Amino acid sequence: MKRPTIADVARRAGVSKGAVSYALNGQPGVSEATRQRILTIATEIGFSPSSAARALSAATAGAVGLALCRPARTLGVEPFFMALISGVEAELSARSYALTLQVVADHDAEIAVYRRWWGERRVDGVLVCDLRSHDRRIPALEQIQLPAVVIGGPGGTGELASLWSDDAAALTEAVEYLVALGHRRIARVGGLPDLRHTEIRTAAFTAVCQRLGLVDAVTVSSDYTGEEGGRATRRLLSSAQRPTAVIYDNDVMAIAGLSVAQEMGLTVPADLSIVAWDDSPLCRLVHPPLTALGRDIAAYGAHAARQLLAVIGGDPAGRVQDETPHLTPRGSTAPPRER
Amino acid sequence: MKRPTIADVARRAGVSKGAVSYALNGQPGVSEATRQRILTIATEIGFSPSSAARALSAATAGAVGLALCRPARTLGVEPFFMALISGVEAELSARSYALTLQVVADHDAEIAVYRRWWGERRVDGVLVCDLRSHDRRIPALEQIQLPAVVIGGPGGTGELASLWSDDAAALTEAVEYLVALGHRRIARVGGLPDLRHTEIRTAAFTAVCQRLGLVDAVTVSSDYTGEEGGRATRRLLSSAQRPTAVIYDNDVMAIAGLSVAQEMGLTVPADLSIVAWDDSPLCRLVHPPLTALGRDIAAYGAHAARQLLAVIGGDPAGRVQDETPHLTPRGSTAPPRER
DNA sequence: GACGTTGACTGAACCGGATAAGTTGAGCCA
DNA sequence: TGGCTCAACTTATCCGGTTCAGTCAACGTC
Repeated sequence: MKRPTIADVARRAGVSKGAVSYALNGQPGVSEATRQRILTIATEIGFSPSSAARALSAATAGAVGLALCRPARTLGVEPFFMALISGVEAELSARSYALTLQVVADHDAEIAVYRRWWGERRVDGVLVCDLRSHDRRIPALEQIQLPAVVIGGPGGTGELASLWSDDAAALTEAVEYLVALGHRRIARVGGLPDLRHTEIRTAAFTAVCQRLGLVDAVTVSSDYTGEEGGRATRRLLSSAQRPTAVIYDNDVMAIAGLSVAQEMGLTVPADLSIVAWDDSPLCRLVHPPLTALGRDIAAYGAHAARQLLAVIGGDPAGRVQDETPHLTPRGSTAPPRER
Repeated sequence: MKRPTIADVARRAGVSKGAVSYALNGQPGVSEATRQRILTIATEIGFSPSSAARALSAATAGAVGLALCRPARTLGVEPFFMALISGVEAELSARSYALTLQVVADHDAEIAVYRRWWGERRVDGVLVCDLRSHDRRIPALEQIQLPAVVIGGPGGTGELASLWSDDAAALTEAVEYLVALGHRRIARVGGLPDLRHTEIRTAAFTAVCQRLGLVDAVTVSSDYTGEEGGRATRRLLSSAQRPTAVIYDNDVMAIAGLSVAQEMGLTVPADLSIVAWDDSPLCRLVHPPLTALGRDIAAYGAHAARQLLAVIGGDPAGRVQDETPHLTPRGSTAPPRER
């Protein structure tokens, strides 16, 4: 089946290609009657303009890129990315932009992809995830001048636009809540230590624990996988002065931690309180349901997409703050049992 | 920063655009010496051909589309899609194809997206997920003649290429295993009933139970969410003749089922054996770890991508069978306790 | 030495849109 | 009635590749 082109529409309408182009793009230069006639014909024969031809002459790709740099194994398990993607996508498709996805092995590969996308004019801009402490991608993107929005921060995003949420405030709220319940020995199982937001959360945890006089406050580094989260929990719960509450940097590790606790004969929340980060449906899946620090991740993605389209449109790169994650108390937190 | 075009390379090399094109694409028509010189210059100035220009003249987009038609809420939670995507992506990027993703609300919207992609020449082909019983997308795709590979079946895929796995055999294996352990009352919590593979599994379940003389075998329909999976489990376990084993159509429902069982005071696996479908890391997260019917989903995705590229390349549409899911026994299954 | 052959390359057309620049014809006014 | 303006188009050019039809020099051949 032959795909209709603008010339087909023009022929049927008895006008030139130019007139059709003006009509379809709402430009002046055609009478209202002709415009309507052209629009009708276009719909009739199912014409949609070739994205390639349009990209070639308009010098815009009509697409946005997202490179995911995590091993497939953690990528799949965390609901975070899929939620983010669906939010991004909702915003983009509402504005007729496509989303181009690529999974990369490391930052070098990711930078190479950005360079290629830029050279091929395949995307008009990119969303950058999982900001690291001294992230090589930032100067690279600045150098190739590819419009970008960094999802992460604050700080470390150079001259690029960024969208961040106040993880420090959220973590502080969680610790204060646990202390209010009576907890004094609180531990934290953190995510990958070189991620910027892990750094921020760790600093906030240390600060609030110091302020509240919690001396045993300890952060154990992990990698977001259930295996590591479980191992870290086992180590924490085996120590002489075991914590009465643990905060996990994601939902998957929190669930693994819950299982380890139950396996070791501890009752949650009586013997151990658990707080998860990233309030996904997984948290409501287990028994007891997990108290969690959550936010609307799809909205976060949509917000980032909106911001990126603005940057592509020529707006100055801003550092925008998204909603702060909030605590949803559920069955996994309670005052510690007297000992 | 100005992006280099083929004309820039040509000027530097002192040849025509045509010569550069021949050199870069490995076509005859240039001497080996000139080819090398051109290649060197191209790398030097960081030239990559504009995907739009190439698409326009070669009439190929260099991209493959994937439309996801599930509510964001189940999309995120199930590890299945992300694993599938990363497998697809690995195969595609190895062959320099891009993946274009779109989240759609329903099949009408999905068909509209296919039409648009086709009209815009934005993709060279598509992967179709979540095959339904009488799937409107199949005739629609046949009509617009967009190269496609349907992930699902067997059956119901019309003239389109498809990739399927023998879910019936896998389910039969699971039931036989449970019966061998001594179970006689086995229930199943199925996924969305109008999905083709749910239908296939339900038929297989009924057949094997009948063959083995299990009279109480019952399938409860669900929707893959933890909420529904938990509710279904609660109903099953509250019945007078409660089952001693339950097979779940995905990992998320199985975990929810496990929690419900524990909440109701039942011990897994002594009082209740649990088998999950889709062996993701989630299954090893909980305690006891779940016995699961699993397979390499990323490999499945890669296989589908490979097949789609072949179809795009002009190969006849075939119906290819992928690996059959296999049972991995873990702590959630055991002989039923004597009562 | 006239003639075909071949390799190495050039020039120009083409893909399907966007758009600047030119061309009508109608309407208005002096 | 000639000159002017403006709306409503058409024509031509461009975007950056691919590709087909030439061109031309070098070579071999009878």
